[in-house]
This record gives sequence, structure tokens and C-alpha cells, in this order.
Amino acid sequence: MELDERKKKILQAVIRNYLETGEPVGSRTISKYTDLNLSSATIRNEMADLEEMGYIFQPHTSAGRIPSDKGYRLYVDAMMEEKEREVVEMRDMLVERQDKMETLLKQMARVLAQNTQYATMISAPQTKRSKLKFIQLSRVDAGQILAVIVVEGNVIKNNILSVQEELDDETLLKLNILLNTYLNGLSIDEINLAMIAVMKQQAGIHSAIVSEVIDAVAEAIRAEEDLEIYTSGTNNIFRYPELADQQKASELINTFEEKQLLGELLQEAHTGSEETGIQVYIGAETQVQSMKDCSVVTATYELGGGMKGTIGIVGPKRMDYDKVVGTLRAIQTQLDELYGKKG
Amino acid sequence: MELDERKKKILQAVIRNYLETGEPVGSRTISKYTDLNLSSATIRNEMADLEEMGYIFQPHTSAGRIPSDKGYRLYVDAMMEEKEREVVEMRDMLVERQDKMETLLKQMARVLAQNTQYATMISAPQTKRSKLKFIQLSRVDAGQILAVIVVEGNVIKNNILSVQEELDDETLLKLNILLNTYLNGLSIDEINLAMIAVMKQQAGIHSAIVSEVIDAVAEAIRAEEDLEIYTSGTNNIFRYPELADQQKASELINTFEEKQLLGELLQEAHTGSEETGIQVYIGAETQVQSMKDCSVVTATYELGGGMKGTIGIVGPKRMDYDKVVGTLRAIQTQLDELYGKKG
DNA sequence: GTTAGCACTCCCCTTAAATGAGTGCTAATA
DNA sequence: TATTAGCACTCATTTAAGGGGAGTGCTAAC
Repeated sequence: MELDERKKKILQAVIRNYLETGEPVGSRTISKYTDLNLSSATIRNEMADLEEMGYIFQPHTSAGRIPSDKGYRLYVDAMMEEKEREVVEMRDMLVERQDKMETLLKQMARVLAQNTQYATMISAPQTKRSKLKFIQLSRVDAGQILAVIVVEGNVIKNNILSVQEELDDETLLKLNILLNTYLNGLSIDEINLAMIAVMKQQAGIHSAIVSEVIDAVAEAIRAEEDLEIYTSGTNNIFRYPELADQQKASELINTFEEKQLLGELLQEAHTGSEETGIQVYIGAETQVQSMKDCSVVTATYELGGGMKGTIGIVGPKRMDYDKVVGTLRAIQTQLDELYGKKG
Repeated sequence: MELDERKKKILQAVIRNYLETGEPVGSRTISKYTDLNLSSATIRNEMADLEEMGYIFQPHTSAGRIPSDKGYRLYVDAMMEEKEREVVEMRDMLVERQDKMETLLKQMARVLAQNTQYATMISAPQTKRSKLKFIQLSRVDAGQILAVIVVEGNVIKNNILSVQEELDDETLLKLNILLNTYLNGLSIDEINLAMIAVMKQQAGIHSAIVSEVIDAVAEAIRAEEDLEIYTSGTNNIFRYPELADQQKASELINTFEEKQLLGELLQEAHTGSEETGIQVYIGAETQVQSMKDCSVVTATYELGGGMKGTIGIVGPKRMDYDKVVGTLRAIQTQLDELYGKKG
């Protein structure tokens, strides 16, 4: 069977209506509220066809139709009309240029949740690909060395290293110079064993302890930074009856609190994200079990200096895709204007 | 009317039974399952008295009795028998001595939630009262100075300061010496304006820019550290029907996600906490609106070096106080053994 | 002071009936 | 041949009624 123009129009009308009301859509509704000028009987025939093709289905006999995942997918891919949408508070927020990354991200999540009425999450930019700017070792105590590492974008990491033997000031100074000389300008990903070996050799004249410190520093630099994730508006799921029953709500809330799975989800969205940087997962398309009845829309953002993170919005399958995608696109644009251009 | 021994026993029996079942307790139940050997009629008379005194009430005519807040309060203050209870995983966890405070706290919250089946929260230790151990300024870029501050317990703070004029190496070195000389060993609370003034004077020989940097450092040290709070098991609230309806659950979940209010709650519990360090808030005793139908039990913990934080457990009013208080006490003891003794 | 007995209350569950939205199918129509 | 009107049918949802049961308060007897 072919999906002709009329069927498309009817499918679109069904989906639009269902997105608004959340109620199964009947033939009479379509007949009345479209410009197709067809009787409900005709619509019924067409709807039966659409059901056979798998785009819509009935929750039970003698109920109206609701879109299937396949129907939503077609809608998102081909029928959606992005709503131009600007988040004004977001713009203000970004112009202020929070000095604390953490605060900025938390606020972004919150504003977005209030704006869309869905649950939101946001991952802090990853620093693995940004370049080292500055390394410094200092003695804090006898036996304790503080390593401070600054990467592009002024993200700072610290670590306290314990050493057996004490290092004298001179050695420490030399070590600092050595580390900066070799590692400066490299990204964390680029630091490899060969390089560490060369450094150790260079430092070999001093003592074995130096080697130990270098290892510890390399370790600290590469340390699995646990992807920070901020969420907001989790309780928005209660607005949508299809997600609000105890079983589902409980699982979703747990997912949002534990954050582990959110991290994987955002990670995947980030890497798998095509040219536009926006991705939509409908129902079972997500890997996350608790979100099988949800849709997830993600957007990759960039703060300049190679710092990329991902924003995610989680709502019911009947989420307002037009609005959500529009909003995310607007945020991308705003961020680009502020950070993107100057690289 | 007087609360004689027999009434106390009956009240205790009512509460114990209600904690277990969550169902209103009838006179017949008490008559059968206590060693008082009284008929249900007698119990009924006594229960009418207890109701008049405000310790119990009926959710509706011809239902059994359930404890009032006043009843719970009496129970917690005078009738509770703390259950000896050790959280074994906790012990293992503590012995491993996570190097990352964050990880340790997250795990503590999680284990506690699994153990008690309630929602848990934990505040990271505050550093305001711990002593400064080490300060260092370094030049990262022209115009950007990195300030690293280490306080007791090896908690590290950093801040990037922007300065107009460039500082030469020598000035920087002197500044470092100056800051360490004056501030080392002081707690953040103890740094005051007078002290800063003295430092500025001392540095006066150099230039006005130095004064600017000192101000920035003082600011950075005192910067409102936003109380980190980790939560776990929020979804446990769904185990208790009296908290699980949408309205209440949604508000509670929001409170747990936004964390702002939790912070205030833990803060208050911390400061107001008497000798044992454990506090119980029943129902309306909390300031937090969304927890009016909950009970909250908090415990102050200490990690040595003056680092104190607070653990909180949130559950229904019919929470198992004996178990919760016992568990928290056990954790306090374990932490004391590990950190407390050596100060 | 304690207890047995009894009428009464009120929640809760089950069942039955009424309602109404929506469908599929058939036959008539343009 | 495509469209439409008409109609019987389905099924979720709401409403009402009735029975059961747990538990109470009160009274009178022990």
C-alpha cells in the first residue's frame, strides 16, 4: 500500500492532535478539524489503512488511534515544523558568563526544564580533548605533593600525590619545567606511554622517585573524570499520565538520581550525533530501559576550546518535538554566537 | 488524666504495630498480641483515653487508631529501643578509605538507602572551620593567576583570578611567601579584614596590583562554597503509600533534586544538634514544606580535622526509628574509630 | 475495675447498569 | 470507483447499590 499525500495529511493530523490532547484521536475529530473536507467514514477507511501500515494503532477496540513509534519517527523525520523559539532567560544567563561552569550548567538545566515542562539533563564538557595549559607540582607536606593541572577553558584538576621519599625544592622545580616542556599544548588523549618513558629518561639523572612522581601525574591527568551531570525538572514526568504510574515513575526517578545511565546515554548521543548535533530517540530507540515509554531529544553544545557537552530532554513519546527541537537549536545558536566564533 | 504504666504499654504496642503494618491498629489486636491479658473492651477504654490525651487518633470513625505526631515524639524520646545494627558494607567502604571524598559520600548515601529502604542525603564536610595548610599563586597566562588553596583534610580549592597588570616572578614569589606566612594555620572563618589590611601594608612596597590580588585571594578563600549534597534512594518513597501520591511524591522529588532546601535542613540539624549528634524531626517539626508527612533523622559525622558533615534519612512518619537511629549511631562509631581518634 | 454483648458506623469491594465515544461494515449515492 | 450515511457493536468509564467486615462506643453484668 502506498502512503499517498492524503494519508500523510491524515497521519499528521492524528499526531498533532494526539500531541496536544494525549487522548486517542477519532475519525470524527479529523473530519471536522482539517481542511480535507472528508466525512468521518472516509477518514475511518484511511485510518484503517494507516493502522495496517503500522503508523498508528488503537489502544483497544472501539477507541481512537494513537501514533506508534514508527508514526512518531516519520513525523520527526519528515513532517515536523520546527518552532522558532528563543529562550530569553537563557540568553541573559549566557551573556552574564558565569565564571563557575557548574553554576552555569545547573541554571541551564533548570531554565530548560521550566521552559519545556520536561525533565532535563546536561553533561559538563569533557576535557579529554582540550589541551593542557599548565602543570604545577608543589610540596604541601613532607611526603605529599599537590599536582595542579589546568587545561584549556580554565578547567582545573588537582590531585594530591603521596611519595615515599622527600623531594627537594630543586628537583621539584626541575620536574615542573620538565612536565611543562613536554606536556604543554597536548590534549589528555595525546599523552602516551612513549612520551612518559622519554620524560623518565630525561629525569633519570635525579632519582628513582622522580619516575614515581611522573607516573602519578600521568595517572592523575588521565584519571577517569566522572562525567558530571546535572538534572532538573525530574518531577515534570508527573504531568504526563503515561509516565506517572508508580512503577515507571520510580524507575525513571532512579535513573535520574543515579546518573550513571544518563551519562552513557548522553555519551552515545554525543559521539553518534550527526551534522546538526541534534538527535531524537523515540521509545525503544533508547538503550535505557526505564525510558522505553519516553522520547529523548539531545543536543551537543560547544563552549569553545574544544569543550563539548550534551543537553538532553526527556518526556513522554507525545512530546512537543517541534518546540523541543526548536528550543535546543536556539540554544546551540546562542552558544555559538557567544563562544563558537572566537573558537 | 495521667499516663500510667499500662497506658504507656498500650501506646507502645499501638505504635510498634503501626510501624510494622501501616494499618490502623484495633483494640482486639492489642488484646491478643500483648502480655497484658486484658480484653479488647478494656483496651478500648484505654485507647479512648489515649486519644483524648492526643497520642493517637482515628483516621475515621470506626477505624483503629494510629499514632499522632505527639505519640511518635513520645515514642522516640522515651520508648525506643535502638537496634544494634551494623552496616557491613559501610565498614568495608570506610576501611578502603576512598581518596575521593565525593565518591565516598555518594557510596555512603547509596549503601544507607539500600540498607534502610528510605531516601538518604549526605552533606559534604564544610571547610570553613578547617585550617589553611597551603596557598599558592601561579601565573597561568598573562593576566591570569591561578590560586590554589589546600585546607586540612587535603580539601583543595582553586580559583582563577584575572589581573589587569602583569606580575613578575619575583613579586609572585614574595606574595606566596606573604600569604603563607600570614594565613597558614588559620581557619577560613578567622581571616578578617584587619589581617588583610596588614598584609596589604606589608606588600605595599611592591605595587597597587598586589593589593588587588590579595583581595581576590581573600575572596576566593571565603567564596560561598555551595554545600555539596548527595542523595540516594529518593524513589524509596514509593514504598510508602502515604507518601506515594502524585502531589506529595512530586514535591518531595523536587526537593531532593533541587537540594537547596536539603542544604538548609542539614545545616540546621548540624548546628542544632545536641550531644549525641542525632536528631529526629517528626512531621511538621521540619521546616521543609514537602516533608510535612515525613520524618527526618539526621546524624552529624566527623572525619577528623574538624571536618563535619551531616547525614539525613527521610521516610514516612511510621519509619523504623529504632533501626534508623541504630544504624546512624553505628556509622558514627565506625567513623570515629577510623578518623576520630587520630584527630 | 473488667468484661461480654450488641447496635452502629464507615470503608471497601463487588456487581450491575447506564453512558458515550468510536469503530467496522453494508448499502446507497455521485 | 470513491465517498458517504446509517447502524449494530465494542469496550472503557462512570455511577449506584448492596454486602461484608473491621472496629468502635455504650450498657449492663460480673
